[in-house]
Amino acid sequence: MEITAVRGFNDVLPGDTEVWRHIEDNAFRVFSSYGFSEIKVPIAEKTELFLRSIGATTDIVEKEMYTFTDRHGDSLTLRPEGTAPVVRAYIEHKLYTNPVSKLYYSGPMFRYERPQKGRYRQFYQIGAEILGDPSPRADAEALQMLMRLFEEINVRGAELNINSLGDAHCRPAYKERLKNYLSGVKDRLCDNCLRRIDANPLRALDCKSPGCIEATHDAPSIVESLCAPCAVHFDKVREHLGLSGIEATVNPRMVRGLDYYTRTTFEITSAGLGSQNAIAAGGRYDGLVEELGGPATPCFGFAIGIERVALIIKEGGVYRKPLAVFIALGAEAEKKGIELLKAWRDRGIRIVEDFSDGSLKSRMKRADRAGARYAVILGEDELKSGTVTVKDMKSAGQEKVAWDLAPDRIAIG
RNA sequence: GUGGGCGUAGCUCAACGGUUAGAGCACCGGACUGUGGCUCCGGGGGCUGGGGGUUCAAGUCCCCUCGUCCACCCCA
Repeated sequence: MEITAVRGFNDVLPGDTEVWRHIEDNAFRVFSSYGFSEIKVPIAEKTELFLRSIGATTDIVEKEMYTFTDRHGDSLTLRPEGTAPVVRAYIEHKLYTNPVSKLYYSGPMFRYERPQKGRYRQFYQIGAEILGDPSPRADAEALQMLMRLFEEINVRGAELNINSLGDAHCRPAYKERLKNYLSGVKDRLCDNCLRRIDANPLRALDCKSPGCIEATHDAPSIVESLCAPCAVHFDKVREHLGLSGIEATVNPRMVRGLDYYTRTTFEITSAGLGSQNAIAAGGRYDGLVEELGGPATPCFGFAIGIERVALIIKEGGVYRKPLAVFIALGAEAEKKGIELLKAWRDRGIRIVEDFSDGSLKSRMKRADRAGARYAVILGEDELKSGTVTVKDMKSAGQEKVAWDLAPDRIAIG
């Protein structure tokens, strides 16, 4: 049996890599314009980091982590998400001595799940984190930045859903109220939600089972149970989104899968992706830095799923410089070609040489199949006159061009 | 972890249990000795995912296994 890639770990091939590059380049450019800097963090961390940040009873920690013991006996985990490593680095390098840190990253994450459309075991996220800014305006601006990115790379039909999960003051009380409510409608809940009543009651609001949707219809709403500071914060976020011209739907039933979120949470979905329709999500995590041993630091962050965005914008097409194929006829032309190609590439021309030695006909055919916009031929005639024949494969017109003028001719798409 | 669909050429797919498993596209060559796309002709390509079973005979039926896709769970 030939060796194949690991289940859920995919190759990204030419054709797709251009789309990925396009997404990343634009994200970096847009984030940079909002004052973000790149940070690179390892893909493996001590397991404890994720246990303490994501939450010990979340699905991610309970059944989705790639955890292993290294040769030294330490328990390591391939990062299932990017925020915890960034926060760890933030504390470790005492970046909190800056008033505010705006960081972005891009790279693979790992979760042991059954693969399906838009969901893989190794998947890529572009994330951004604002550390040290408590302002609701930071939340709104980050969302504005994200929507701007999606607009610029032609992600159509992106819908923003927002919610507030409250904070350490108001969430526990709300949880209790919700527990009581759920206990009262026990007989109508699915098995899963029955377990959730104690473990994670908020999740029941998110359940897709018809019975649960029905049963939780009149459940107490989190946004109506926020304490005054949280309510003010949420109002400000919405106000500033409005001022930015961004439409957001308040969805009090939207719950996140990570424990560290406080106050604002959001999710951006796009139709046409099947059931894995979230293309970006995130929120505020005001308690995490302190939880991990740093000073109290309010933060806001999000992550974008690159595969999912790529699935959406794929058909758009991405610009590439026109390709030229160089065909040398005879030994002398081949020698001269080395010098010419070097000079042309110095000037940024995208050109490849056809090293085959078939008939010119077959080599022209190869150039065409390679997707060449131009065929550049150097034969005996051209060698004598110091020219090359540049044939435009689209219009079929051709002309002899002096060697040093060829790049100008070829550069025109 | 649960459920369902699908595994035949590089790709998309045919083949009633019955000759040597085919087609289109792609690839290579020729018709056309320095000019691609269109057309025509020819060529290379397959342990029919793997293993076991039923049968005179299995790509086809049965069992197991692996892979893959979609959905659930959950999430980017």
